[in-house]
Amino acid sequence: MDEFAAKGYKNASTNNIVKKAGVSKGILFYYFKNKKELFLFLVDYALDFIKKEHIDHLDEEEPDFIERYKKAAQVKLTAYTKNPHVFNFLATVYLNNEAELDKNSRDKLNSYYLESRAKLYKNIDTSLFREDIDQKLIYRIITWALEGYQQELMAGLKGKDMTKINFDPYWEDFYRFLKVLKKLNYKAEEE
Amino acid sequence: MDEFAAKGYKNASTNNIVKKAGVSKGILFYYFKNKKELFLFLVDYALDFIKKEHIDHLDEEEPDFIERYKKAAQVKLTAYTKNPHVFNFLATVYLNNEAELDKNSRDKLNSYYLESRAKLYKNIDTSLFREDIDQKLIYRIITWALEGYQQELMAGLKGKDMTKINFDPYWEDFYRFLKVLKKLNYKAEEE
Amino acid sequence: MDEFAAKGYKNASTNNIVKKAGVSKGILFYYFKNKKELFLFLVDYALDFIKKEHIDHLDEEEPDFIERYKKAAQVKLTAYTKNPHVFNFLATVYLNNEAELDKNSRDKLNSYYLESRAKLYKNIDTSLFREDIDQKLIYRIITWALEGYQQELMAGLKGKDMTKINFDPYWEDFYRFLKVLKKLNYKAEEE
Amino acid sequence: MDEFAAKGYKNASTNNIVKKAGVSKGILFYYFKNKKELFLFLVDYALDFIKKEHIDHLDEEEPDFIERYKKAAQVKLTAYTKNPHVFNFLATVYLNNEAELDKNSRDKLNSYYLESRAKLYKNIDTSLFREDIDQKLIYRIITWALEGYQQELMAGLKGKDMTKINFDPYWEDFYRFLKVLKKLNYKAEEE
DNA sequence: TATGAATGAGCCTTCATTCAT
DNA sequence: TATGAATGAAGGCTCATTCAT
Repeated sequence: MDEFAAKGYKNASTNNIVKKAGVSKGILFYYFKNKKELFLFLVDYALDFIKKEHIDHLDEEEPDFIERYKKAAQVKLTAYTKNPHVFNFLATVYLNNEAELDKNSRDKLNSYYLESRAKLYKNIDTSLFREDIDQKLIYRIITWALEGYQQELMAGLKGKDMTKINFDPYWEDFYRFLKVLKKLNYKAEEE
Repeated sequence: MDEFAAKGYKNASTNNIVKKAGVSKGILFYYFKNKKELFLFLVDYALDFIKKEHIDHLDEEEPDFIERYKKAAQVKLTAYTKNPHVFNFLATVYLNNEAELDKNSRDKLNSYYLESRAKLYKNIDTSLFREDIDQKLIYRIITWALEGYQQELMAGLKGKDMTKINFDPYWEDFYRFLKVLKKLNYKAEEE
Repeated sequence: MDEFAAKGYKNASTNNIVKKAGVSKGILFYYFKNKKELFLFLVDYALDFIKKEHIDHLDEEEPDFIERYKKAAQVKLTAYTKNPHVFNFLATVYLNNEAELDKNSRDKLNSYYLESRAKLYKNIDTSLFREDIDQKLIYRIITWALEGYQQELMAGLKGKDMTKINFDPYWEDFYRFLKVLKKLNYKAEEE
Repeated sequence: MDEFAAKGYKNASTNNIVKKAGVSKGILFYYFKNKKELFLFLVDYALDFIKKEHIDHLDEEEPDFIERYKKAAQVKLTAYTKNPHVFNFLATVYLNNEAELDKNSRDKLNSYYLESRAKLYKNIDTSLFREDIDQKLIYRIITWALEGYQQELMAGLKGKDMTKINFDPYWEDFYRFLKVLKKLNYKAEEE
């Protein structure tokens, strides 16, 4: 996953992969018919991991959108520390829109994406949102803010060993940020 | 730029490049020592284009942040229609985080990025922002919203011929969006 | 033998061999140091089979050349139906002139070839041949005709299951052919 | 052709081919898309050579079968000394029944084979053959004898430099052989 | 004896780069 | 300046052979 994430499908070198994995060239092609099959296996594996470790833990009951997102972020961090490669890998696969993805993987990727979206957006109590602005737009603005925050955070953490970080101050800052988001987008009584 | 944008540095084929350019293989390596030098030249060229056609036209006088961003968007579209390849090219270079970028290009890329940021953020009249929220955070939230909006728009336009589009309805929607941003993040009197 | 006969030495795959044989890869190389040794063993085995089942049954007493050949053909068919692979295998080994044959196998192959020739040609009553033609040449012409006939027959039978064929009509045609050969090459009184 | 003739399509090594040809690996694949295309080109080239240098020179007018064959043999030797590889190459391609032959080559191979057969067998004056034996069989026996003779000759010449041989004694022996064939298979008056 | 996972040399092919013209 | 044929290192993959169990 490391190699594919770093260089994309085509430029990933099986030579490097076996070197990093500490195995021989032969055994790679003993288990996987070719480079593509290895790649698709990894995509499948990564999707399964994310389903089990992330999507299945999302709380669909929470009616408050921002609260729900908060819990989702906590779940995600747990999964991330378990296997950070998986997220990096899938993100680059998705962003590069790798042409090698077959229908199967593409469908699975889409269905998981839709499922996680549904779990984040379904049955939200929109009566919490302020009423002077189109509600669809409020969703988008909150989401953009959350994603922007997330990206900025990730960029700052890049290259650090995630297993050795004390996340407490990060969480505190995040919670403060969520309060601001509520102040901006929720009804005043919410305060 | 087309070839590099479409396939990234390594997968770009010099064969395709000379074919598209209608020149011989020999002449490519007569003018450019190697593929990397060609790539770096193009990055340099693209950055110069963006400087001249975009950054230099940004209005630093406008004190209202959102108004300034609005003008910047108009300037950007003008540059984009002049040479869309440049933007595509630089965007993929930046997103793929191409390893071939040398210190020079990276510095120039950064300095232009900083310059355009400065022109967007310097001397903003922050007294327009609502006062119950940290001003730095307001900046970020507005920026994230603007970028999220932009990305969504780009994704929707992907594959279309930009020269044949009537942008008027897009602008109208954008202006409505900017008004909402103001309502959320500016002082109430602003309305 | 099947695999070697079908694809020649080099293209024969040890993977296929163990699969067809229903044994593991390890055990093949436990009993045979390498592919070549297996091949040479099979050549040796096949030669022994042909010695015991064919050459040793040739009738050296029959003085009439064509009659002797006729009996030899009957003996050959018997051996062939016992193990057709052996003949296919040796034939392709011989025709492909496999470079892997070592001196041993080559000598054995030659000595068996010479032995069977001797048993076919020794102590023939050449007084039966017509006298207006060189006797050595008569031998050769008869042999070429017999071999040509044989090859044509084999080509026609290719792909058919030899165990399910009724050979009677084939034998009848063959006997008619032998009579013609005699008419052409033997003294007139022979008729 | 040398390499393909010696080892068959699959075992022929492009490494050896470029080594023997004294060119680089790259240039082989610059002119031929892949190994198969090189092979098919050679087949095509060889067939064209044989058409121009052999088939087109066959004399269809000669009514006497053996005389016609005699002339054909002379034509063949001329072509053979011009380029012996071609015959070796095509012979192994045909005998190994190379699976890589595409429909085109296979059709061409067949049509040339049929054409040369036609030129040898059409409009033969069969009234020259003896009448006490089936005429179809006479054809076959004569052909088998001619082919047997040819093979024996080739086997004896193997490895020798064909360009330095004085063929006169070989031709004399061949002509004697043809006379014998006539004595055996033609009407007595023929003498 | 028997297994099958593991190895690495060698295969065909691609492609940035060089060079004779 | 300009061409495109020629080069060779590196890529993905195969397969006889080895080795731990």
